[in-house]
Amino acid sequence: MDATNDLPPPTPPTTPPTTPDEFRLRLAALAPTMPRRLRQCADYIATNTDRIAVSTVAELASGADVPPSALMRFCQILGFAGFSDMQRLFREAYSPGWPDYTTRLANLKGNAGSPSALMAEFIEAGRASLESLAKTVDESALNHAVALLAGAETVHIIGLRRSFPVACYLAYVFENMSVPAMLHDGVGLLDHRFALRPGDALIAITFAPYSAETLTLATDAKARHIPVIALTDHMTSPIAALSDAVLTIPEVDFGAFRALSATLALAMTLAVATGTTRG
Amino acid sequence: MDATNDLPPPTPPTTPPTTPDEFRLRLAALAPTMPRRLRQCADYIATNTDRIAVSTVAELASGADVPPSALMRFCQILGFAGFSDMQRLFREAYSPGWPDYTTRLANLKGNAGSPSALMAEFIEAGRASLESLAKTVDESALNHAVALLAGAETVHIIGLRRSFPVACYLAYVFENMSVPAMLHDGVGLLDHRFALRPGDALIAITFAPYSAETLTLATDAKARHIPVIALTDHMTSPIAALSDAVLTIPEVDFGAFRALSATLALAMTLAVATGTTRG
DNA sequence: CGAAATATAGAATAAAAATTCCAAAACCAA
DNA sequence: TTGGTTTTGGAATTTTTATTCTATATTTCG
Repeated sequence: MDATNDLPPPTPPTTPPTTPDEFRLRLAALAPTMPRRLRQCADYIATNTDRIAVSTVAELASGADVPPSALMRFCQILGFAGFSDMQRLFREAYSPGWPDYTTRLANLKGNAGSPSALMAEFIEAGRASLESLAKTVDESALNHAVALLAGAETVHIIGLRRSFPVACYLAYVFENMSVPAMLHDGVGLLDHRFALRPGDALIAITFAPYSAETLTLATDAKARHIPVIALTDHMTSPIAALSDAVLTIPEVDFGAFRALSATLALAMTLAVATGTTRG
Repeated sequence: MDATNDLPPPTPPTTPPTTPDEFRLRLAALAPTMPRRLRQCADYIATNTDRIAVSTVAELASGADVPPSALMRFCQILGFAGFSDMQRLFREAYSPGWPDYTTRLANLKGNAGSPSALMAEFIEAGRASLESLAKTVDESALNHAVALLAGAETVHIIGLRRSFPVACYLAYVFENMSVPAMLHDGVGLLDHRFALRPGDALIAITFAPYSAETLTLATDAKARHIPVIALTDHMTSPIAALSDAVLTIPEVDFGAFRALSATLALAMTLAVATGTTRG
């Protein structure tokens, strides 16, 4: 109760690490000076850093064979307010870019109105979509899709409304790589379903709200055992059930409009990879 | 309280999925039959499956824009006892695979020659293009272009070959914003030059090698004092001399193919800014 | 060895999260 | 429209989880 007890409590005056890397550094620096139980925590956490995001205090503590309160002290010594604070770091770091985009967009909204501000938002949305594509692409579906296309005689392409630009570009690239391709464009409300022949393949591009014509053509193809490759938004899209390879694209909406950057990048990959494989 | 109420409650008699793959399959199978709110959950979860392990009910629900109770019902319909039960599946399977975009991209490039390596290149090219657009855009030209378009009666759009997708998307966006627009698509080799009336404006999109039809229409427009907005690659492009506003786009090529991300971002900016200005 | 300082365990408490339940709304078939 | 059914939102409740506190144990060092 004397004067010295009025000083700030003996918690280390450090600020918490802000990245997993910083965390590891600090852990390495602090561990050697820790008393037994905390040392145990440090050792266990060092080899199981990746489970912090998905575990409770009790689980980690029992893994390290210490009581939960020891683990709490451990977190505080590292500079965090508590366990939850430490966990947040790893949960957020797990999928960076996701909360990022929303924040950045909110900042941009500030100087709304001017065309350049608008453009900044579209650029940001496009960039986020591309990043997200890199993170989430299903490599085996992609490989399978390319294999199907490479083996096809003629590649048919359908994509209407907002997907039409993508369909066009696919047709253009196939054309330039001398891959026989046919774009089903709906001109004159003619349909060309009978152009689909055994040995061909169909690329169907559709996003919610899914266009009936695209689904119809895909259904038709499926019934006739012609492989269908789908470019769509979710695994739950109605086209997914009709397709032999489903490629989902995490395109970021901005307002009512989709950036298309990720969709085009994936479409070009399909086309160029197919062209190359065919030689 | 009569006998019929003694039957098992209406929860689906399914057993829960035991692997993430099973989960995805069941989700795809069940989603199409779900009512609106549950469908929303399904879509959100389908594109954010990887966040289940590290999120709370409240976080996911707000991401999907549904109340937490809807998400609970969703879990139960999938066969889980509740959210925690579903989360357990993903926590056990959790491994922080490729946490960040850069690492993941490097990894995709790793197996050279594969479709994923190719995709990584396209993503990189797209990102670079967008960044470069943000840095080099000519704000005053952009504002001028928007002003011209906002003042026009009908907006005409021409862009052929590789620029055709951009032209299409512009037409689509204008359409959706109720801006009278006409796409000159060259179908049937018909040209519609006489559709250009005084008071209209023309957006011409062309990159080297510049397509003759686009230049012809622009020349025509200029002769008749109809404002021309050009989207092109350099200030030295032949279209520049014919135009009232020139927007150059620093699109990064990868191999023979252009990413289009930057072009589309700029095109959307034009369209949405115009639509907004017109109100 | 013994006093002071430090560390520890676990019970007690607070906070946060999941889950249930039901009245109101929306939908649908007649 | 009306009556019956399904779906929904959100407040109330329960359960789980994090966090604090303190008596006790351990270490440190003069």
